[in-house]
Amino acid sequence: MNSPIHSPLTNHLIDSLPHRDRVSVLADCETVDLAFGKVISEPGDQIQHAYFPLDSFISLITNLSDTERLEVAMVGSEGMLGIPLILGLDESPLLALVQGEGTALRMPVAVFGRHLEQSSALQALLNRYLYVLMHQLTRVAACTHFHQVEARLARWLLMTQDRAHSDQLHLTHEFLAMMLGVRRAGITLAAMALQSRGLIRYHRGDITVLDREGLIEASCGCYSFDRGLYRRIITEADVP
Amino acid sequence: MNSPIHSPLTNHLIDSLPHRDRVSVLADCETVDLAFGKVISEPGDQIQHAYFPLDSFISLITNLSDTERLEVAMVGSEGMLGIPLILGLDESPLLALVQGEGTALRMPVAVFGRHLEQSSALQALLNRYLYVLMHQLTRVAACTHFHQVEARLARWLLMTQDRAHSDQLHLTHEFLAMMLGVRRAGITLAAMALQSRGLIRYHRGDITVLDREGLIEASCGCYSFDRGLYRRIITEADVP
DNA sequence: CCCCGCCTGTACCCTAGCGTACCGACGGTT
DNA sequence: AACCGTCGGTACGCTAGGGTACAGGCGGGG
Repeated sequence: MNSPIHSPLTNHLIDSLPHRDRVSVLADCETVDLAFGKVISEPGDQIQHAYFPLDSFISLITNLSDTERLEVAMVGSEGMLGIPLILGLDESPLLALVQGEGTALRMPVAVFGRHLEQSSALQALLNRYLYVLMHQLTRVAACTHFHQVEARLARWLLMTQDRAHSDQLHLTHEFLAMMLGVRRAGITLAAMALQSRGLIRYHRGDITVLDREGLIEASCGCYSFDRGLYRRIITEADVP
Repeated sequence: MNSPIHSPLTNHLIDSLPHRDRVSVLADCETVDLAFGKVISEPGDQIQHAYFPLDSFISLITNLSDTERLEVAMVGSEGMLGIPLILGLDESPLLALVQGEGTALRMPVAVFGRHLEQSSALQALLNRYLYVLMHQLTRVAACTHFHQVEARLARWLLMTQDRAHSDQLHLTHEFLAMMLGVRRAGITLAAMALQSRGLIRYHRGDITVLDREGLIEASCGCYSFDRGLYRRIITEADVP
């Protein structure tokens, strides 16, 4: 059913570590399956594990009230879940919801803390990741405010496609509406517009990305911004 | 002209350090005057100093385009400017604009880095501050999206009042419009609504807060949320 | 004392998106 | 084969806020 573009089953952060540190980290990770819809943590929860998604991915969602929800970040194989741990805190500020089922590596908080102390490479890398996330958060605030639903939807689909490592996604309009903080009917219109332009095809919760380049054009610049930022700060980093 | 509520001329972060560390940090700080409107750094700039505002305060602004600007954070005596430095990076992601003139302590990047290495208390404290900021950023994204201009304006005035240590503020509608990412005319309406309820008084750029409690009620919960978060994570922290 | 520039009030039409609701259609289950 | 729950298309009135433009008033500088 899935048509993986490339699903290397690695986590890019861990993969970027120097050999010695990577081996050490991997030795203390366990692999877990994350089922779609699973809530890994809720606001205020004590964080139990640091997660490094492989082919799963996770949405981070603010929940001001029942009607005021907004996805503010997405974590896939390019990232890590459990940012506060990098800062020495173990309180989850956001709702972490598994949005793409699959596997992830994880590590208990205490073990993670030890690795963080012992590996300056890990620390430097995660600091950089944190910087990227912060910068992206500021961008999300502005993007959500200024850009239209159709462009935001396009952006969101692209982000999801990257993390799903597939051009087939399973997403109802209802779900998308929650992520973007808009009406379900608003998604329907935006999705129809994208479909009529031949950029996507969808049918009862199955969305297929047909024209990636076109989607990028239909999206606001924020998608490209995010990617560029990640590449510049993480991928091209000369981590010692 | 100013009617300071209490302007202790200290920075709360530095003030929270253990005696030994505080003395050490203060010894390496210089005091500078920040003039209203001064741009301390622009996106992409290399950061030169870490700033700890005393009675000045600074707006952090995203600048997607000429028409798409939004203030995403505010730094006064409760905080620090130069977050990336905490993460070992020296790139400024945002426009830092002096919004309330006054004084600040500052320290060159290299010196700051040394202190950060040497003082685990400083590191822990700034990590906590960073956590607060991140959490607030997620809140800003949702608040900006869901809440109305009037409530957001009320929130913004309260935040400014706190950092100005005064109930008299100097702000044109034009400026407020830029901060909140809305039309100038939108601010005029919202401000008139607040004034007609007796919460503020304003006249050609001079805004006086008359009823703080009332303003809090008129604002969205986000103001109280921010304060509570700061208190919980920073003020009540048992930093070693 | 006058002028001019800045700040604000206001007005007009326009659009995006909200809230809500209803209905049809698809498809898995029994 | 019938059923029913899920998903998506559509519609209607409504509101917040955008874009723009103009006019009036305050107040500092000449």
